Amino acid sequence: MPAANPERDGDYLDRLRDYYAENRRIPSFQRIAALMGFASKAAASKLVDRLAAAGFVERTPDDDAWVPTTRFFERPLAEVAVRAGGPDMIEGTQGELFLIDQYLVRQPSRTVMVPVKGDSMIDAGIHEGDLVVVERAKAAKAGDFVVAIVDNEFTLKELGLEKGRFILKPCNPAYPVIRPQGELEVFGVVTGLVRRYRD
Amino acid sequence: MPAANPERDGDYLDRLRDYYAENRRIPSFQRIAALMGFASKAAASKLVDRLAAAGFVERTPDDDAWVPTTRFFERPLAEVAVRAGGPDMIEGTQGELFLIDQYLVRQPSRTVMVPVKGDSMIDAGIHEGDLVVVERAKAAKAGDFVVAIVDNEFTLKELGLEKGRFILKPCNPAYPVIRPQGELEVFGVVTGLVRRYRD
DNA sequence: TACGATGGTGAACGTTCGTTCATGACTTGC
DNA sequence: GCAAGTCATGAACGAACGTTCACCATCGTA
Repeated sequence: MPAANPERDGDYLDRLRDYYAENRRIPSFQRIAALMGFASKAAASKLVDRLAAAGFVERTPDDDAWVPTTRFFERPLAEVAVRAGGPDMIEGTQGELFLIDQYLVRQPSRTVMVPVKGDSMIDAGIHEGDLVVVERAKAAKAGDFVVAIVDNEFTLKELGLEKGRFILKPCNPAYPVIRPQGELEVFGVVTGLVRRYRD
Repeated sequence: MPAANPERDGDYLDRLRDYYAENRRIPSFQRIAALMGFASKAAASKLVDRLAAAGFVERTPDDDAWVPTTRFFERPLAEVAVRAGGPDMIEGTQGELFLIDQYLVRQPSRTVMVPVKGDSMIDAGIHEGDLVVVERAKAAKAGDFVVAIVDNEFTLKELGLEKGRFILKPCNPAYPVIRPQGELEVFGVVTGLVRRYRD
């Protein structure tokens, strides 16, 4: 009965976002229908198909359910005039607490956060006090930043290859290259970095 | 055939976390059973009940499904020096747990993630492609890294003070200091940084 | 005015879901 | 060695789910 409006899906999306903020979950078609005022589940199904085509939701890898994409969480920037070509930004929603974590961590069970000591990686933009995201038991290749175990201590270095042997290269000319005799024990590969600026 | 182990649920939880990292969803009991090697859904149901009692998952407000709690996303923080015996000691026993998002974001409603363009802050260890955590509407003082609006574009610079006026200092000698005429429009203050290393 | 595209209806269908309960294997303490 | 508690099994059941299809209303364009 209402006048057809091509922008109506935007309103539906907003309501779905609100629901997600509360329940952290895309609900069933039945509940979507109730949310939007549809009388049939089929309408909800079609709506979700449209939202999927627009890139707001997607199927899980196992094709079990709908989950939101990153675009689902994007918010328009009202107060600031951003012209075309301007920087896109990702704004955290109210209760959205898990975005950064998901951005950085692929395999939680193998992931450890390791605080950085010293300035031996300063040229790679890794400072003292930073936390590096380390994925253990991951195949390391030359060029990766790795956490190695040298003299029973963690060492963060760049993995290099020299005459067929692995070496540990600091990213600071003030430090020497480490050429381990015997087997090099790699604890894990650095897959991310987190830094907090103090107040 | 397996010996009963009171800590087995920890292993189950790890597998569930890995699944969630991939699918962003707590799966059905059926799939949990497949994941864990259970032969019956009832076992999965009981496992989830145990995890809920331990505070790792909870029901949605609508009581429709299981969703992870914040504790579900806690990551181990490695101890600094690891002694002989190996890095296995890090897991579980020592090392505190913490949340990356909580570590970086204080006020979600005012916090924005902004991708970094260019290399004008390279000497501060801020690289192109990094994401900076920006807290809007925060009082900026000299020495802070700020996102300012210059010519309708976002610019990431260090806030400086020169003759009682605010200036924007790049952290790269190849770039000039910006001395804005009139009011300097500060979008927000950089409170954190996130970097992901590609595979 | 006619037509195709879009968006919602309503009923039917088979599948998957969570729950329940009786049963059994195993561990731990008395 | 026995009881209590824990953890998984396996089958059964009804409820909720997603899908499909024919149908109708509305809108924009030809």
